[in-house]
Amino acid sequence: MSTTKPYKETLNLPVTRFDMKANLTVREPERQAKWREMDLYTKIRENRAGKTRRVLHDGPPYANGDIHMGHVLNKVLKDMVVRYLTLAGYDSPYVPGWDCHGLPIEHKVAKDLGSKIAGMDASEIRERCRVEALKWVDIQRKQFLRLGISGDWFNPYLTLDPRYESSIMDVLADLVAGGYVFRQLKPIHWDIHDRTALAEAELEYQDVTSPSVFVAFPIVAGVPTSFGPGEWSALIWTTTPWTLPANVAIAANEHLDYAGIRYTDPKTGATHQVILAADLAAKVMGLGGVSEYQEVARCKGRDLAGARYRHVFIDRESPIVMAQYVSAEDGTGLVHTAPGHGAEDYQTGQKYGLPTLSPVDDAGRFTDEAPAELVGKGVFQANPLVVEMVRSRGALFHEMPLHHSYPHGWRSKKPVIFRATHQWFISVEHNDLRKNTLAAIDQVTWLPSWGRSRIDAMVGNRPDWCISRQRNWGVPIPVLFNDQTGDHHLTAESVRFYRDLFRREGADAWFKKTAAELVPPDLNATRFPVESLRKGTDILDVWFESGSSHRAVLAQNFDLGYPAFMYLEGSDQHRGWFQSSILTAVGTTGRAPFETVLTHGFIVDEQGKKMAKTGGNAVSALKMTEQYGADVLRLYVASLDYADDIRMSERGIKEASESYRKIRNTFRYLLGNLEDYARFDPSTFDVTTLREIDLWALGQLNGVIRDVTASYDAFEFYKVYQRIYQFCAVDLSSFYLDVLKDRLYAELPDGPDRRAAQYVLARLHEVLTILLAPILPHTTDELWEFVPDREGKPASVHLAEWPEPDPRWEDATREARWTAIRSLRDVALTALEGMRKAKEIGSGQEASLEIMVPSDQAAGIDRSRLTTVLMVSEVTIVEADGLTAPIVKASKSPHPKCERCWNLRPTVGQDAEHPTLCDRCVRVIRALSSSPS
RNA sequence: CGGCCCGUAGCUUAACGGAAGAGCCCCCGGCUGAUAACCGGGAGGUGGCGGUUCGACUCCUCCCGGGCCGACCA
Repeated sequence: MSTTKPYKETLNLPVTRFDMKANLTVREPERQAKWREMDLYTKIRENRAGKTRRVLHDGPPYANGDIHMGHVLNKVLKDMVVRYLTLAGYDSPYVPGWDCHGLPIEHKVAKDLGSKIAGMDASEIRERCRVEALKWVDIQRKQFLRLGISGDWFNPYLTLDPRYESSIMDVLADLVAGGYVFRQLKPIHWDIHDRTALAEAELEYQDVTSPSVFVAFPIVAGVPTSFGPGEWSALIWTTTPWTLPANVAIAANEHLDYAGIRYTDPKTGATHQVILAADLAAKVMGLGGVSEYQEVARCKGRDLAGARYRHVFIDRESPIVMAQYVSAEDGTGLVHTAPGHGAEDYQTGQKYGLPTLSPVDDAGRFTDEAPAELVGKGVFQANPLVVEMVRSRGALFHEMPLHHSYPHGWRSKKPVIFRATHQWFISVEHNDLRKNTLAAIDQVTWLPSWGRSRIDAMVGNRPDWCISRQRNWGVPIPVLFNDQTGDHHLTAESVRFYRDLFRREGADAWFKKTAAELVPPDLNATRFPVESLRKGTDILDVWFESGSSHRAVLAQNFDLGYPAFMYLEGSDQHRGWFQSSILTAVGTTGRAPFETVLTHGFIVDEQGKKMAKTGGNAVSALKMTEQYGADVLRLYVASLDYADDIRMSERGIKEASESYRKIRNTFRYLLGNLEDYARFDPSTFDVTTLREIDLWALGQLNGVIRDVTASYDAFEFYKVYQRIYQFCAVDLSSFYLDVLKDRLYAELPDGPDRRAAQYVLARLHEVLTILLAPILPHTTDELWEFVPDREGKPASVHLAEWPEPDPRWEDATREARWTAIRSLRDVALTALEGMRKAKEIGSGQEASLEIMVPSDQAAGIDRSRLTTVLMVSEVTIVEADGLTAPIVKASKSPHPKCERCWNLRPTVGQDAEHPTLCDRCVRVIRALSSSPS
């Protein structure tokens, strides 16, 4: 070997097969296929068998539609939790699930069928719903898999699975046994044209003109004494006169002012006295054409509490009650209350124990419970009749048409009504369910902590839970009726009978079999003769279904264990799944089904506005995955504090993509210098060859491990991201790795100096790869294949063990020393920048530094390696008194540049054989040429 | 309208009531042996008006903007 060969050939420049270009769109699916081939999920399970269980129980997404960013956020967060727990040594199986029943699917199927649905029975419709749901399960599964979510994807839980349906019955049976389930009248939206119940989502609002009437109900008792003698009436306003027969109360707001008005009827000249909201008196009198009136007295709403009035055309006395929703916006501030015909009226009725009257049949005609004049009449036809009845009793203050928006059926396009029907409920008061649930809530860890007050308030205020729905696509409430007597049969024993039946045949059995075929063992044949037996047609609220998953998935069928370590969903689930789950769990097991509940915010757009589901400002999850790759999306999710709302934009994803490249490049650089480091063997490595800066770097890595682990333990992934990213950018890329270049490139390839550096690089690589594995499962697994071999290295990073800080590198004194060196470096860099600006130097190696250090700090500075660490030609230290901080003077180096290592050194030119090299390079070249290779 | 929550540089985020810091982006420069890289430098901020305090991003009142859930539309 001689100078004929360029010196560059003797350098150890980075070489690696690890591509700088991520090409995630191609590589990720390949890797996912590989995971499936090697059955990685099962391997992980085997690997963690016997370890402490920590189950994150999946909240089932609705099996309908392509996934959107909300799904990405939720599933990626779950995956990061599960992957971390697994790497940290827990047995953390993840069984994904889907919510398969419910209105949206049934609605979609109904729309597709159009008029053909009329001739179909429930089983046929259900079969189509099943196909629709399973179609989306399959599609969404593919989309979740594409995101790299690890789990038992081909053995998921589905709420339409017979096993699941059976477990729902098991929960229902326990609640029936506990006495929580009862049947009661409740008003629901009813389409009188289609004779069917409608859900909120099936309503369309259209403008109609209704007769609005002011009616004076004579008060018989309880008028405040300040109002003086004489007859007083409570003046109400309604746009649905036909509901007046069901009036059982008048509601006032306790805080509002009410006035007693004495007025003269402009037509008859008679004098009347009415009570109404003080602020509305003038307006109402004006509407009624009244010019002569005076306010006689005034009181607060609460002063009217307990007063009683007589119904205008029915022989009935009813109370004036207080309701917070009553306002002085419209009407009279006194609200006609018919619990059978309005949602709020119903609530008020429940509060005051009022009867729920609803003398209307399923075609919207008055039944014989209504006044004789109305029986058989349709409710809308009855409006003028009712008005006439009021007028004839002299109680009609005023009538006028009102144009307003009114709900219509989505299919019939006809106005719908509120009609009371029998519904099933779970009582939150029975057996102190509410109190017990609040106590159970207290035992749960809520993250963020305000989750507790949120759900606390919701459970504290919620009414009884209406669990029945008048639909086909769901799990039946398996009740049998005697058609003749109206008696019903629903017992713990009968429900358990159906539980066993459904386990064998699925809930379809209820729809396919006749009532006679569904007789449970405890049915009294005398009270329920077969010939008058009828099946109930209601199904369970889907929230009851998903709320039973703690039984259907945790306690039964999947061997996961009860309760779950964690539930993790969006903050809307405090009302939804968290609540339905804890209510059913407390009602059946007395405790919460989860130890920790983690909630995340909602995806909003760049301006912080709600993200529309389709079009507009929505960022497409599928398109972004396609374009940037799953790991970039995952890094983006990881970088955000999900406790708040998440501003999502393509720009943000682009920035995540930049960060991803920085991380990838840092790893690529590590690997570029490890290509010839065949075996990473910490046990035999001679640690005394490590230099000070290496020990410092390893100490920093310890700190990273500690901080990152703590952040993962708190599920604060954005802190993981920030810590690792800044470590890569600040500590490694711009400092340690930069300083290391000279040693890695120019020293003997297998000499102790370079090997020591490589040891650190290998350690950095291995540790950072594992630390990032929960966030970047594809990239880290690819990186894992490039890790230098070591004893017992697992086949995948996802089978690795979580790293721990190495106590050998802990040294607070050293860390302090390097902190000082780095601030000195900052000063030096500023000085170098000055020279660069003045065009005196380009690279820092072209400069010499004279550093003036305060005498008392001089001892703390390791001057031996400053030239290397500051990457300059030479460094002179001058001790100076009276300084508070170091001062750096930079000048152009007088030394020649070494042709091989490009450093400017005084030793260049001293060797005759290699006149263009520094002493170090001469030494290395000699060693290389004397070696056998 | 009610319950819960959020608002720090263009972006993502720090700061026991004690000097508003970091990274990215951007701009300027360097290197050309991490090169669809790498290194250095610079600019840039507490949504608003008040209050408590020696001192407020931090605590309080109100306002503005936004989110989730609920109620309203008689």
